[in-house]
Parts: sequence; C-alpha cells; structure tokens
Amino acid sequence: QASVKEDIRKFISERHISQSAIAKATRNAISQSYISQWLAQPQDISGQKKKAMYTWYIIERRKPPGASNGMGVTPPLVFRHNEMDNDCVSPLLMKSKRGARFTWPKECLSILENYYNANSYPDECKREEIAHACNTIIQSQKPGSMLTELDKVTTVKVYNWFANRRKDDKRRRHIEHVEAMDQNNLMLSPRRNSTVSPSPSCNSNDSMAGMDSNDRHSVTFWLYTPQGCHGMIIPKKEHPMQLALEMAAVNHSILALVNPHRTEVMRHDDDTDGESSSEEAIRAEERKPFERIAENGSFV
Amino acid sequence: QASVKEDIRKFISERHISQSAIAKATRNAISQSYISQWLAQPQDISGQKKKAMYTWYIIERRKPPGASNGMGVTPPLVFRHNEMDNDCVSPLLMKSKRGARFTWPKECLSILENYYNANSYPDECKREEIAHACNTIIQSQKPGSMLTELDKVTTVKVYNWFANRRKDDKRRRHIEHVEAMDQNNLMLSPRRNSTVSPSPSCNSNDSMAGMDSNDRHSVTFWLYTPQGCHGMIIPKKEHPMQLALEMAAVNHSILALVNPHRTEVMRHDDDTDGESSSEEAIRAEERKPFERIAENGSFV
DNA sequence: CTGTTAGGGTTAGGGTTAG
DNA sequence: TCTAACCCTAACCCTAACA
Repeated sequence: QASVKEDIRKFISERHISQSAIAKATRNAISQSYISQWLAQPQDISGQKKKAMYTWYIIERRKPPGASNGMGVTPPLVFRHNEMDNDCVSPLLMKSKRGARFTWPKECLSILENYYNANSYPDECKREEIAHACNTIIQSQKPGSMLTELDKVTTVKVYNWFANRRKDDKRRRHIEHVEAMDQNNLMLSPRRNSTVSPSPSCNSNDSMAGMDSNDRHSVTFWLYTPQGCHGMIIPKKEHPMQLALEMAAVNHSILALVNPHRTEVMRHDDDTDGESSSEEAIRAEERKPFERIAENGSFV
Repeated sequence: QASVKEDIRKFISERHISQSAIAKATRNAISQSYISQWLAQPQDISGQKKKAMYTWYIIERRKPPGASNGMGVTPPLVFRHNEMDNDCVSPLLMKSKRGARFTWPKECLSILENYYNANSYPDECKREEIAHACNTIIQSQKPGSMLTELDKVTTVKVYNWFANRRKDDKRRRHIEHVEAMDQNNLMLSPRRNSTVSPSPSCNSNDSMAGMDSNDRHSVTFWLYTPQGCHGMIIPKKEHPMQLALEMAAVNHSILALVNPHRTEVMRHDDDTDGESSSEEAIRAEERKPFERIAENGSFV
C-alpha cells in the first residue's frame, strides 16, 4: 500500500506547494529542512511531527485546488495532542538507541585524534578513508574473526565521532572560560533561602550562579534560553464535529502506518495510560527532559 | 611538600587506572571504596592498607605506561605488617561531593519492580507517577513526620533506579548465558598447586568458571574475551634478591611517610635497580584491546 | 526553493565513584 | 558490601543557516 507519505508528496508537487510554505502553515511545527529530509529519506519516521504533517495535509486537501497554493495559513490548526495521541510513534525511533553500544578501540582513537588535529571537518571522502584505516587496524588486532556489524567502523560512526568531538571541545573550552572568569566572585553568597523555587531549574541568573562549578552536564544548560516555549497554543475552532472526524482519520492512517499488520487496535506497549485529561495532554507537549542539576547546588 | 598521595593520585589519573582495578590488583587488600575515600580525604590516614597501596604504586609505576592498565595483579605482595603500623584512624570527614546516601525503602522497591516489568523505559511522565506513588507509600508508613529532602523520591531517583536496574538485568542475563555455556568444566580443578599459574586470573575457561558466580562487579570483567589476557601469565620469577630490595625500598618509603620528619629519603624513585632486566621486558607485551562480546548481532 | 550539515540537545549503554 | 549517583560518549533528533 502506498504510504501516506507518497500521497503527500504527490499532493505537494501537484499543487506546487513549497516546503517552506508548509512549514509556515504549520507555524513551524515542522521546519522546512525537516520536511525536506522526511521526503527524501525512505526510512521516515518522525515523532509527533508526523501528526502535524498529516493534519496539515488533511486540512489542506479540502481546499479548492486553484485557490491559495498552500499559503493559506491553514485555519489555526487546533489539534491538541491528547487522546488518539498514544505516542505510538516513539517505539520505532527509540529502538535504535537501545541495543548494545559500539565503543572505539583505542588504536582507532589515536587515528581519529590525528585526523582531527589536521582537520575537524572531514568530508565524506576523508571519512571513508578514516573508517578504512580503522577497520584495517582492528582487523589486524584480531586475526581470526570477521568483523561483526557492531564493531565495524563506518563513515557514519566516524561522522558521529567528529561531531561529538567538536562539541566536547567546545564544552571544554567554555568551561575553561567560565572558570577563568571566576576570579571575581570567589565567595558566593549563600543563597540558601528556603522560600524559593519548587522547580529549582529555571531562574536564568540564579541558576547559572549555582551552576558554574558544575560538571559536564551543565552543557545542557548554559545554552538554554528561558523562553523556549512559544508556539503551539492554537486558539481556534473549526466545526468540532468535522474536525473530530478528520482527527480520527489521521489517527487511523498513522496507526496503519506504524502497525501495518493489524489495523484496529495497536498495542502501544509503552506507557501511555489511557489518560486523556486535557491538561495532561498539554503538558505532554514539549517536555523538558531530565535536568539533573538540583542536588549539586547544595554544597557551595 | 607534596605528599606521596598526590603522586599516586596523579599516577592513577594519568594512566586512567580505575579504583576497582587497583583493588583487584592488590587482591582486595584494599577495597575500591577505601581507595576512594582515601583519595578524597585530605586527612589521609590508613593503617596497613597504606602499605598495600604504596607497594602497588611502586611496582606498577615501573611498568611501561601503555601496557597493563593497573590490571597487573601485583606480585604476591609479600610484605609483612609489622612495626611502624600506627593505625591512626581519625575520621575527619571532610567535604565530600555527594551528600548522604539515599536508600530505597522496600515497599518502593516492589512498586518499582512492578513498573519495571511493565516497561523498563518510563518517560518523565511515568516517572513522576512512580515517584508520587512511592512518596505516598512512604508517607503512609511514617505518619507524623514530613519527608526530608533526602527521603523524598524524585523523578531523578526513579530514573537512576531504572537505569541501574537495566544494567543489572543485562549483567544477570549475561552471567546466565555464560553459565549455560559452561557445561564442560563444571568442577574447576584445584589449580592451587604450587607449580602452576601464580596469577589465578587468566586462564581462559577456568577463569570464567571462577567468575560467573561473582557479584555485580564482575560486570567490569566479563567483557574481556577469554583469550584477551594472554601475555599476562608472566612465567618469570623475579630474582629473590631483587624482590628483597624492592621490599626494603617500599618499607623505607613507608617509614618515611609515617614519620614525616625525616624527609630526606622517599621522594626519589624506589626502583634503584638499574636493571630493566630482560625478562621484565618480555612481559611488556601488548595487550588485546578489549573486544566486546558481541552477543547482540541478535536482534536485527 | 531545496538539499546539506553544523551545532544545540537528548537518551541510554558501559563503566566508575563513593556513602 | 552493596548500590545510588555519577561520568563518559555513541548515536540519534531537530532546526538554523548555508550552498
């Protein structure tokens, strides 16, 4: 069965709708570049973006063909991600991170390091060269056995290494910088007052003050902008009934996509209580993941 | 004057030797935990452990930097604990990075276990639910008092529990697997006899057999492939004389340390044996670099 | 406009530290 | 001794900025 993606692709091209128009229409729920990638890659999969995309599609499709070539800023786009929102999307994505993890043999690390010093941005060609060099070395280390899929160095692994390496470098530099800038306030005042912040994480200045002595995980924070949560509020209303029907349709297609075999129920083995209290749903939106600050702010 | 402890600390960190490796190398004459504490406390003090530590250090230091990351199982470790052994244990607990340690009440554990069986990867939402459930139970157990910061179950604690739990699970599964693969040599022969392997750790199959019943810390080791430890066997025997000299040197340094008044000795390198005896060099050998077990080609 | 990717962010595996 | 909390980092997500 042709995927919904195919339909959308066709729809877009028939009506000459630009990717950026879509992005705009969905109020940047999906970015142009994401759309581009999604359309290009065969192994699609997106999280709740997919819903935004499908919703846009279904709504847009109803419009008269000639009028408004996608620019229509689709009616406020009200859908909330509540029921029907059984995050059935995640499992596929998540899967990838769950397996056994590759680790770089140290011989390879020195190779990588060498290349890195020469050039931190190797192109695909160079990456291939590097990967090959690594594989050769690894192979020479373990005479008999063939390289397993996991152990084999690929250009992607090399790419990742360089990317991570660069980030790490940057982080380290930043920390140094912060430390260097720390002569002034050696003695920081005891801000231990008991009345404050039940959620200790989000006070722009104060949090930074408590944080600078922190470990590498502060990387999560020293770039965080306090106001990251625009968008998605969606004031509107269409005919509720019709919308509901649409939503049902969307949901159905998604389900079908995710789970090609059985079209009816969907196990959604993951969490997802059948809960759908509206406020619950809203909070489900952009969860701020995991910040483990807290406890270390204590002993200053 | 910089203490020897400083030297050791530096040595360890430079060569990336883990505390548990040291513990193992000294045959648990010093526990990993003890090492940790000793290094943390400025107010050093240890009894005879100190000797074990120093002995390890002195011996390990002679090894070529690349080889044997602390895993060397130091030679029999002969010294006797005689005089000079002033066990001055003054627990001057200093600043420690982590606070007092939280422990899970058993009621909570069963809750966690339940959730774990349903889903080992709870999202933030679920974690909050779990935390709340735990807190409720705890609260009900102790009527009057408010939950202290330490006892309160947070989502982070829940997160950690699940992460640790998953690892533990994996370890357990692996051990089972190894045990299952171990039909052949159930009874490990008492290789205690004097003629063989002075280092009991590196005989491919036997070592595994001895290990599988091990505790959770075996996780550090079941990643070594059986034949990964060739070159460790060290058939050699040191010249007794040489050893004696070593011991003398060790004792000397320790004395100097215990009696910090006479500073003239210690600092220089112990191993005045200008030898680099040829047999020593043999053992330098390269070590096989780890190699994961790769059981996970499984789930494609 | 679209394809690419650098770089900000995050998750989770393997291993270590420390109460 | 046991294990909660932590570190390190491979692999992945997403988008702004470019080419």
